[in-house]
Amino acid sequence: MGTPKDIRKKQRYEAIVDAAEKVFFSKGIDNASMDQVAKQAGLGKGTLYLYFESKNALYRAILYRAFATLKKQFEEALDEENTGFENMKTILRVYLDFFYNHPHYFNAILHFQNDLFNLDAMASEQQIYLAEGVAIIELGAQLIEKGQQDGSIRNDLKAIEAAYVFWGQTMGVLQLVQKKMAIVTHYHQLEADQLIVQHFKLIEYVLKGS
Amino acid sequence: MGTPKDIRKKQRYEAIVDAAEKVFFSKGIDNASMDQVAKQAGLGKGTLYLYFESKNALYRAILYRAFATLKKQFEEALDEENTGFENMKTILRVYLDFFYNHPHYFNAILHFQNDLFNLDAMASEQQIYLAEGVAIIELGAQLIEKGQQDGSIRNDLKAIEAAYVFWGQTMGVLQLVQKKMAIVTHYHQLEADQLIVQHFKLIEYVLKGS
DNA sequence: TTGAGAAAATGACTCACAGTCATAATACTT
DNA sequence: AAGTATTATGACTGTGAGTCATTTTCTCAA
Repeated sequence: MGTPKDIRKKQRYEAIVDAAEKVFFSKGIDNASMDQVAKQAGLGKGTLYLYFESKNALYRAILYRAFATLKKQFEEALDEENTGFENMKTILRVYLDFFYNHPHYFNAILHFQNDLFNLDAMASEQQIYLAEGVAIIELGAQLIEKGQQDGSIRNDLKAIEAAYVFWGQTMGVLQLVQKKMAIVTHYHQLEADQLIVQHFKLIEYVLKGS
Repeated sequence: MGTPKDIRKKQRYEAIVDAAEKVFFSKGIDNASMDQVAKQAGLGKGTLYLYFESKNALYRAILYRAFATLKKQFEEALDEENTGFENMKTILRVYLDFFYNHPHYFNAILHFQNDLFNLDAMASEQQIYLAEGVAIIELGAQLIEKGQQDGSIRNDLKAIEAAYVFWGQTMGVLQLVQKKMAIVTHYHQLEADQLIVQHFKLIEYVLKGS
């Protein structure tokens, strides 16, 4: 219960995550080793395993930061005064900023999206990052509902369902842009921005309805 | 130049890919080893490396089959007589069938979508699978154009751009369904089909325009 | 048919890395 | 200051990708 001890523990925990971000982000998680993280953190490898049960668990800590950062930016950008539709436009814009300004965090979310590393065998304390992700979806759903009430968004959408669909669609398009733009550009004369803008236009179009 | 020799070579190549599908699909690529593939194929490990330069290269051969299968099913399902819009609906349905009937191939495409393993250092003979993927996008673009000509699809979309966006969106939604449905169902009362149906409805809505 | 040279196949080996654990260092308590 | 608990360590183990010296199989000219 010694608070100072807990503080030291928390600090070391965060320091390890800091080191992991440096290493994973610079070489990619697959090419980065725990030895490198340990060295970066100035610790022995064994120590890492006192704080994280596996390399994936360490990665999940980064994922948590990614979701938390995104959620915070959403919350900061929202304006209660605005219509639901306007706020939806806002979070789309914020999301795009996040994509450009925190590419590594965005990448972490992408990587998570493609993995099944959330076998329900995972202890519940290790699922905090999930709650952050779900909170983002729910935020979107709330905005859609609000927009339906104030008349700025069509009424025939189930809010939570639509929020998931938009999330999935947007992740898909941004994934395409992030990972495959070289191919797209090679085979057709298209720029990343064109695809992104088009996608956002379509979502706005769908939100408004006829 | 000995044709019989080439045939034997091709057969062995395909046999290795068959073995790799069995092993990779049953354990997941990350948990499958080249030794296991070799054993499944009844060959020594070294032999695999005469046919494929790496585990990833072997995986790309599977990816090629995945794209080729999908493309074939698209082509079989299309009906020249129909409007562009009807044919777009058709390929969306075919795609969904593919998702359900060839989950492993679908998964391979997903995995590809999330990886950068297409460093442009890749020899061009190893890029055939890419051409298959691009062909699918172009097929979609053609249908959109046709629909614009016959009036069944709105005119203010750039066909190729829209094809990429729809592809990205659809991959994103299906990825969400395939990888994260357990979470979605846990936090909200939603079924995979609801999300998929909603997504397809939205695409159709967007294609038609106001 | 044979045997020499080419082509294909092999599996023991190397190297890199995740995760473990017996031991060492440090911190806390009285 | 001694004893106990906590935290840290890095040598070690196991696994798997990829290599390569050696062996086996094929080819074809004589």
